[in-house]
Amino acid sequence: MGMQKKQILKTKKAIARKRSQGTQTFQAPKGMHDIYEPDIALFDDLQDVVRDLARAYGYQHIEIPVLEDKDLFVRSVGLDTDMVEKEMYVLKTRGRDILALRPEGTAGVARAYIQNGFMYMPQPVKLWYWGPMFRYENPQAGRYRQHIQAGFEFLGADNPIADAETMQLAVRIGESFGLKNVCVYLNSIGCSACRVSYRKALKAYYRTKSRKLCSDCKRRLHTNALRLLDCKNETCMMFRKDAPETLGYLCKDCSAHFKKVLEFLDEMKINYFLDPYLVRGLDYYNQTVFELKAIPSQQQPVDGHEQQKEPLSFGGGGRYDYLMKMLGGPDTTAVGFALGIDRMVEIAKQEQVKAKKQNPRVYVIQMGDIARTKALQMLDMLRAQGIFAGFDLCRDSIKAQFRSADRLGVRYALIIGQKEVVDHEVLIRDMETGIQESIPEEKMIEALKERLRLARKDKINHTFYGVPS
RNA sequence: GUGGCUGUAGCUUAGUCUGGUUUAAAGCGCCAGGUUGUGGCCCUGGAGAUCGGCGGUUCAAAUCCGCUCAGUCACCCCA
Repeated sequence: MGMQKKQILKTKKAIARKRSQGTQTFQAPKGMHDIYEPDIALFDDLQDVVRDLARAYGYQHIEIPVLEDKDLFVRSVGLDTDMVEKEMYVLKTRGRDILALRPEGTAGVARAYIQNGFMYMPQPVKLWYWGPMFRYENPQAGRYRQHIQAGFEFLGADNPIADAETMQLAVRIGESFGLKNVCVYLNSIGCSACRVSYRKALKAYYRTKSRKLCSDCKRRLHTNALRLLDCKNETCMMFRKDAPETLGYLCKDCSAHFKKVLEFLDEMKINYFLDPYLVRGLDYYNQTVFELKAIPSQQQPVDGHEQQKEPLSFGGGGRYDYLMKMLGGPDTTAVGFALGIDRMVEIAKQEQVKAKKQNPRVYVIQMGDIARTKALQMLDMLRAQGIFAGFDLCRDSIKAQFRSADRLGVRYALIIGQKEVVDHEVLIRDMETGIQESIPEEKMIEALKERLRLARKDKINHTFYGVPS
């Protein structure tokens, strides 16, 4: 009977499944991923650039916890920002602390500044960090639940040149990494006083249009008026053209500060664009706010008035003179920014930026057990001499070892077998010409260094004075 | 959180509409052999896939249906 057969079949299936239960497979959580070769090479390069330039600009490295008190972010970033309202990973510990995975780095650095008494150090204090940030949101191009940010905080400086210096650093990092057409989009949102009058004007303007606004914007008009400027709805964007600009509502001090910033930027020949509608999402910002973009090759940069498929910004920041006080610390002015490392790598890939690959220049090939032991010693010697050598001591087949050497593109292979061990010699093979030479063991380093020097000179000549084809 | 599209070896894909000659195919990559002390080219062979997962329909499911997970794009927002 069919039913019986079916039952048997199903039982069999169930058994087979049960057997394989032990080998359950896992995948990385949504929006989180592994980074490995070849991409990791670009991350490493960028980290080198960040570390070097941070030092050159006088920043000190700081490592801060990935978890912080949830309220630290609520107080600093703002209760009704999306970042804390719906994108935070919050967890309770056994001791009923409520912690959050950091969605950004500035709050933690500010906390560290206060907790560790950095205000008693010579001011200003410049700190940089690098590490993962977490936001519970839907993944999309250039946005992940776990992503790496590098941040720079310039604490205890109110001079407008600090703003300019900060932007210069940001641009230089982008350029040094290999990004093309790096530019700064900036604006000033003023101090708390300016913002009150601006918001009033903005609300007044939009209230006259409120019937034609999209439903989201109708709500924003009451909840977060500044966000009206970000709407992508067509009619809303039309209204934006004539909307009041923040710059028109700056008080005397803020206006003077911003003017100075622009002057410094001009002086430093920083490529910048004023974006009158740039208002950043985090509550702690005041006065100068900016974002960093790399304009794709043929596309021309435009200011905030014109609509165009804007590239994602790979960094953003600004002044946050109120934050320290908001967190219970001393009144401390500050500027800073964060870089979206994953986004920068993404752009670099699109722009065909090549990682600085570090391949070995020689390869040690061994055959037989005695030679294997000898090779282990030789490799130790080569490393002590700073010669980067490839090898695979686990392999018996010389053919396979030569293949690996070839794949790595090494110029020289050091070959050692039974005969060489006995005669205290090594074979040096030029992988390009195929010429092999027997060298006494004690002369190996010297012979190798000489060859590598010549090979390098060869290469340099080729690149700089090579015959044009 | 909402909606569109996608999911087949490590990678890129064919097969899915029209269920059964599919014991799921190819290229790249990987491993081994051809050359037992020598790489690239060539030739031969091998390993590698619970056809994202679970359930349903059917005599029969990679193929049809439901749910789910993940990826991707858009909204929201941001680095």
